[in-house]
Amino acid sequence: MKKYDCLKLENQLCFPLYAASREILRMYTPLLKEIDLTYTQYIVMMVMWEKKTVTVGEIGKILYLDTGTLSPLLKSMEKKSLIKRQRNSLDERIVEISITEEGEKLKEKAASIPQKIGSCIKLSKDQSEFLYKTLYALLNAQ
Amino acid sequence: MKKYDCLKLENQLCFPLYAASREILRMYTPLLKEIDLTYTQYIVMMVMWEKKTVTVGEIGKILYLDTGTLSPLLKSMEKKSLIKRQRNSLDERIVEISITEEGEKLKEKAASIPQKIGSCIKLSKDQSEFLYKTLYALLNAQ
DNA sequence: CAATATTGTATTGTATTCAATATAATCTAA
DNA sequence: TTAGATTATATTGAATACAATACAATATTG
Repeated sequence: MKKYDCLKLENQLCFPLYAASREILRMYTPLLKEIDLTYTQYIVMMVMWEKKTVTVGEIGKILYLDTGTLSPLLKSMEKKSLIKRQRNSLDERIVEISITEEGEKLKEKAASIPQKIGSCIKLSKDQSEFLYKTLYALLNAQ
Repeated sequence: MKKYDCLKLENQLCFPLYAASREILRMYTPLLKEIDLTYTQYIVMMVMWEKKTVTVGEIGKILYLDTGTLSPLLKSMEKKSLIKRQRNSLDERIVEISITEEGEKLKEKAASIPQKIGSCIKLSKDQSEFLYKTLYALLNAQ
């Protein structure tokens, strides 16, 4: 291995991770546009569909997003009536996010998306499972 | 598997891909700041260190980036004297990007980065190799 | 209890990303 | 050869991301 080989694109692990992530986002965009969501809004909705009520900080931890991303995002989602924002009365620092009926209804429309994306991703079951595990190993190690 | 299980975050393959990619970017940021590069500029430099001269379109194909990203990026890199932009005289549509001496010199400073990043990523050699192959399988299938 | 530290969220600034559109140059086919 | 198609790059607009900073509320400590 020569001195600068480590700087070759083909020897990078991070680059295909970065590129694949963006390619997948590109796949989602037209599908999510049909239900007027962006990918970030979509994963926030996933959290909301499961949890019903959470704080901004909890969403951030679950999705690895900081408040600089979440604050304006949640405001725009409130404007679309998908969620409600409300200060916790016992601790005014905390903002509780809860799902609205309209937000709940969107779940029906979103239900077909995972399968559509799945059919675009040409990986075997083994590859997908290993990829899933390895990515979480990477995330959990941070 | 219940009707809406496919919409649970834990059943998504794309989410950990997206999150891991951003976590890795976050690792690079402080290291790259020392040599005044962003991650996108860094991978463009990797292309330049290898190819010396390429067209905008070729960079886009290699890095899976479109001209909306590359055009302003390359202009700012030219402003920093890392590259030169020049219209091809035989086909004026084409813009040739070539590396400058200053850009070449930056390679020396960047050489320590891959190892520093590598030491932050807690994956076994097997995991890394599989991850690499699977991500390229995903990318090449698109 | 008051000064200080910590916590939770918001704001600002910079830099992507990419879809959509525009534009100029080149190619191609009738 | 010339009108229309294609190609290569640029611009615009919308939506992230995140570092850095700010700020208000709460907790802690001497």
